[in-house]
Amino acid sequence: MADVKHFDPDATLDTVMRLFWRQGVATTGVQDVVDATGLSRSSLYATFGGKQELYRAALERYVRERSRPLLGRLEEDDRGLPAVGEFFAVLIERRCTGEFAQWGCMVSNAHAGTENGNPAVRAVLDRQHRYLRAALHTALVSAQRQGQLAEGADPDSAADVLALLAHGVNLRSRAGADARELRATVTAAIAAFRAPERCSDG
Amino acid sequence: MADVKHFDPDATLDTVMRLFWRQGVATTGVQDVVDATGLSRSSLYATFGGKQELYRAALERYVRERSRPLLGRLEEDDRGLPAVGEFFAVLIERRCTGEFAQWGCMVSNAHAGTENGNPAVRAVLDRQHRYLRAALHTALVSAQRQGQLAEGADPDSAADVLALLAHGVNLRSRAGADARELRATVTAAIAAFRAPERCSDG
DNA sequence: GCCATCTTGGAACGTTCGTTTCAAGATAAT
DNA sequence: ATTATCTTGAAACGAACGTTCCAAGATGGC
Repeated sequence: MADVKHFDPDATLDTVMRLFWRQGVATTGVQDVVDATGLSRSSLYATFGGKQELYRAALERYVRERSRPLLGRLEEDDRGLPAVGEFFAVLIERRCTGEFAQWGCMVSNAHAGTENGNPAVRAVLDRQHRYLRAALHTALVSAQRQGQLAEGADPDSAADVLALLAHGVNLRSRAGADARELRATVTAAIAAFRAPERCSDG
Repeated sequence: MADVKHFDPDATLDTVMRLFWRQGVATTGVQDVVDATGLSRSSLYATFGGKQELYRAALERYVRERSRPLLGRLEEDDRGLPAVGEFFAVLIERRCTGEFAQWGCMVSNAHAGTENGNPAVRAVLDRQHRYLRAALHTALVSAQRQGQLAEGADPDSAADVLALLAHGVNLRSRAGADARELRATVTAAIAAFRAPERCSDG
């Protein structure tokens, strides 16, 4: 009956996601998208709608493909504080080295731009922040159950603190912050919630 | 000999600063600046140069007029942890209520945009981050001297942690985060570095 | 009052913006 | 093979972009 698309929308959306992630939505033109994907404007608009909807789709793909898997690993790692430590270690590695070095986090970046004025976008940001807190909370409850947490520390507050800290890591990494400094900082933050060592022969 | 400017460059720069602070540089056109200041393009370009230089001047004004005074107060407050607590309390108040509610921090915002690609801008960001850490460090050394800090905590690491936390507060506040939640979070963060209470009769 | 000098308003520059339109091309069911 | 339907490339849209230019206006030293 009808023609089918001559391209893979999923692969295209991945390309677009990287474009918006690195450059931001305001400084990325539709022409940039055309150049990067090799598609025509017609196909782009027919498939995704306008630029704003394209950005939203790209942001949601970022959350689904980049953020959630990392948080899922954290949630399912029941070692307690070591799980939190590894989460931040992987985060910093990704933010500071390799293909995505100094790109920051697409979600954190969206907080600072005007794109957060869009209710649909802000909803994604809020949802993702809640999920980040929840994953940290799960790991911290694990930590508490294993006696790793200091007496005064409660998993709820600690999760809130570490969630904000993650945003800080994302921001500073985009401006080229040193990975070792960031690692030392998050290590200190985690240590602040750690129970004092028991005597090994106690 | 010659004509003088028919406007106050300083007041103008303040208006421009607010424009870039709220909307970001990428989504603010020269026409917006013209409308907000009431100046003509000629005067604008003759006084400040192009848009990029205007942004840099506005950013530097923000740092000088908005950030530094707050950090200066922190540096000179020698009460220790209460000084840190008040710093964050004022920060959150400014970020969440009044004229500048949900504007975030112009410096934090600049981290996430493409403006941080400009070396001059990035230098401002790095310098400001160092100053933020230094001010927190000073207050934390005060705290340690007064025995407010936990045994394991050192002022250097704690300052790094709280500096990143401040970025997190700035980001989340721009997306409309609840002030009480933010207050509770920073309170918990500060508490994590606090020494356990001594018995009052000890 | 004159004049050199700077400022100002406004028009205009060419470019890029996001979006729309449409004829030509491709597809799959008949 | 025909046909209805969707996709695609390319051109074009008006609006907005950052920047430049210049005549007209304003200023202060002489």
